[in-house]
Amino acid sequence: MNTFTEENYLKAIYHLSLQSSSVSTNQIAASLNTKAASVTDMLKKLAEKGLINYTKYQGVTLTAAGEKIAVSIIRKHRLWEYFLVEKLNFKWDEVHDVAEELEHISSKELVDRLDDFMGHPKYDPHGDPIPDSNGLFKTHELKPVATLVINENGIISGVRDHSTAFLQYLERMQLTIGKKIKVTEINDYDHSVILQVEDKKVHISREVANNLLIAI
Amino acid sequence: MNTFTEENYLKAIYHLSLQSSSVSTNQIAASLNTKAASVTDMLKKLAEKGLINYTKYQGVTLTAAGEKIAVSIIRKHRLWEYFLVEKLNFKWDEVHDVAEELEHISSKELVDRLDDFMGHPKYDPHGDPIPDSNGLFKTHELKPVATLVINENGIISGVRDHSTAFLQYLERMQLTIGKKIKVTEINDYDHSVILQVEDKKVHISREVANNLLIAI
DNA sequence: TAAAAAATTTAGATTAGTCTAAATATTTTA
DNA sequence: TAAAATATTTAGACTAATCTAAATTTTTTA
Repeated sequence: MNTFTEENYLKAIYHLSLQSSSVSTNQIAASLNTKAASVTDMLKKLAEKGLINYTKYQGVTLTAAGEKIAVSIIRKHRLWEYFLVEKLNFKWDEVHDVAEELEHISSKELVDRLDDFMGHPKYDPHGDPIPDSNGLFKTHELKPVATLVINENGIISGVRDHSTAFLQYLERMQLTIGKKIKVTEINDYDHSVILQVEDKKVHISREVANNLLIAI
Repeated sequence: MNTFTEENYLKAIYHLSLQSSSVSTNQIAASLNTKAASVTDMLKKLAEKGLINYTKYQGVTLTAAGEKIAVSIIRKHRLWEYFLVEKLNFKWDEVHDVAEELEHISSKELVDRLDDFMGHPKYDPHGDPIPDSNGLFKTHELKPVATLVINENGIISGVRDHSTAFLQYLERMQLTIGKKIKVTEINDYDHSVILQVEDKKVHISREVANNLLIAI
């Protein structure tokens, strides 16, 4: 078994790997709010355990074993988030911190039964895919609302920014997962966008349009 | 916030306090599978934090603050056990270890919503009372089956031994919480007891009769 | 392409929790 | 009630994870 800290490092490396193939010490330090020196120490330990490929000064990648652990933690995180929202009536902006704790509960039996209990959901409350008990999942293809042209429509299916502030903003604007939207106007000057959402018009900034994702 | 370890010490002290008013270093060491020297170190720390009353060589008691924490952990433990059995179909002998992990999830909001979700159960799968969100609970009065005389009956409402082995044995014998039993015979020689349970007779040893509890 | 800047690693400490072995206090018992 | 037995604490050490400051390597840039 691995410690919570090791699991958090693996998860951070996994997420960072989705952006750039190799992950740097400083990137990890920033994402975990810790210092580069601490990261170096942990990287040695994880390399020792065969969970990452690490060469001094050259950044890291996960090994198959490391990736498997990372994915299992992400599975737990997203399943718990789904549970919190669907069964316990938490809001989508309230679940992250609790799921950060729950994801470290070790019992695989527990997660698999929880998955059964909820009917094997495919996506979490933020639209992120939930790996199955074998670690398999399909990333559905998404693109920012900002890439749409006038009169194009789509279904809100994910967010690029998972911050509480952004989620609360979307909630307030009724821009939530599953909603059908249509671009009715794009402002040439500031690239802000006006959307038709159900029977309302919603005006969003370019920044919001970049962080709000629709299914392709 | 307190560490998992501190929480485990407080919980252990709480449980031991139910037997004897003051709890000794060795009792704690035994119950946590650790060494007396380690316990002494932790007792100093907990006393420092105002969670226990500790005088060298004199044993410890919980302060009101310490007891409050202990009870909140027990609440979480028992609610999770109930959830695991009632919602996820775990057996009553399978839930302890998972609940030992889940009880340290800190969110009070989570526990209270879980409690709502399950309809505020009063007892966990082993018949132990679940404290409410204010830490209040009533210990229902219980006595061992061994105290019954011939023709007395009662309802199985708890166990004194929570070990997997004992729980599995009871399960196999269909001696589970809520079952109505009647003593039909007591063996003078070994004090073993024959019970009428529904339409079956079950023969149990004195030891089992001592660890199986019925409501008074 | 050599100096400057940035990134990374190493060295040496610190804190939490644990341990063993030795010292001390309390309790038992003869 | 004094010796023996038992319980508890102290001293000193270890591991995991972290930090700061200094040293080293890599990258950038002029």
